Amino acid sequence: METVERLIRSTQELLWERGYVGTSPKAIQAAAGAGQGSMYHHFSGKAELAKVAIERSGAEMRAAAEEQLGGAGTARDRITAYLSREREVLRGCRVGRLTADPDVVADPELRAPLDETFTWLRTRLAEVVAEGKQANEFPATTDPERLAATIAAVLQGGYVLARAAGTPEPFEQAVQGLLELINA
Amino acid sequence: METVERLIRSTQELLWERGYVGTSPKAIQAAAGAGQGSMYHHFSGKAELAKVAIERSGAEMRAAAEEQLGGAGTARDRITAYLSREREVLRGCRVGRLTADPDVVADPELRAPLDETFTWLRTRLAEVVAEGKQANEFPATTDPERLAATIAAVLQGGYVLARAAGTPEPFEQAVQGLLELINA
DNA sequence: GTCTATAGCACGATAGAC
DNA sequence: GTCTATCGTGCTATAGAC
Repeated sequence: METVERLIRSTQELLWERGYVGTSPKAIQAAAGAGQGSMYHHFSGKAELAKVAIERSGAEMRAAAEEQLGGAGTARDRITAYLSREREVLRGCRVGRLTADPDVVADPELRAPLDETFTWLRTRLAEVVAEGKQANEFPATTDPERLAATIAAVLQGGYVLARAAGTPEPFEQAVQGLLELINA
Repeated sequence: METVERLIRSTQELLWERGYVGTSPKAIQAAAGAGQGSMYHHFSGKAELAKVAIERSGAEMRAAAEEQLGGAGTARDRITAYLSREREVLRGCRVGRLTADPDVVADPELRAPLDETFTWLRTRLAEVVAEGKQANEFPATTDPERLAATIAAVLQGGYVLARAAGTPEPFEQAVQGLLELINA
């Protein structure tokens, strides 16, 4: 694999684990097996490399969601499949995690990929809910955008509860609780 | 106010804003108006001060939740009041925020107050749901612990979505979506 | 109980050789 | 395109005077 690719992937991993403030260029270089000069030859610095890595992680997250949301079955089936998909719960969400980082949220260049990813997710979920509403799978009173936000929030909040508890259990409970509300 | 108290409160504020990794003893001292020697006289270091500050924030969060959950009205009223309470959405949750910090999650001393706070919250919410179930406010099929986890997750995830978007709107939507599911 | 001085190290970045 | 050397700064913590 080329150096640039190794740098980007190492940055993705480190941002996931340690966040932006907690990730140093030195650590990135060590993980990528690249030298100081090499990194600064390909990227202007930590911020630019982080931007590319976050965009990549956002794209991967969207693709993973589309696997269930754009799959076969009813709207409810697809949402259930999306909620039930296996996840590395205790690692948390590679994109959502970065919203805790003040330097990411403060920099429009770094926040943009977060915004794009979650806006896409909420929009896509709302589309599926709207389809299900049309097919009478959901009550006529259902507001697709609100329910979409609720679904996305349960996953993101589930990660928070699980990491606080040190076990995936609260995540699973939160998802099950939502499924019971939706499929009631 | 005494120096110790100013140190603790300043640490609470900085942990909320910048997290554990992003908060330096120097910044704490500046915010508290205390010198280097003063801080190290009262606390063994950053970790001990953070532990005290996180415990304090957890206690405050529990007290704030109990204001609605232990208030007047039906179980549903109290849960609705808790979900609808005003929050500084774009600041996020002072406790939940710290689950993103690897150094906090990795240190049992620092993770303990997170675990205690969210375990208390989920337990307390489950109690209220169970009450409501007894009073036929919730279906007999409702699992109180699961619904409690879902409620807590919607709030924590709502913060994530809002910070990614740069506006409180997704938080409000997620909460409204949950209220519509519960009060359907 | 609070001060200043200093330690030893990592940070993010640049320079210039090869 | 990658290397090593170096810059100036800030980190967490300790020492010892007052």
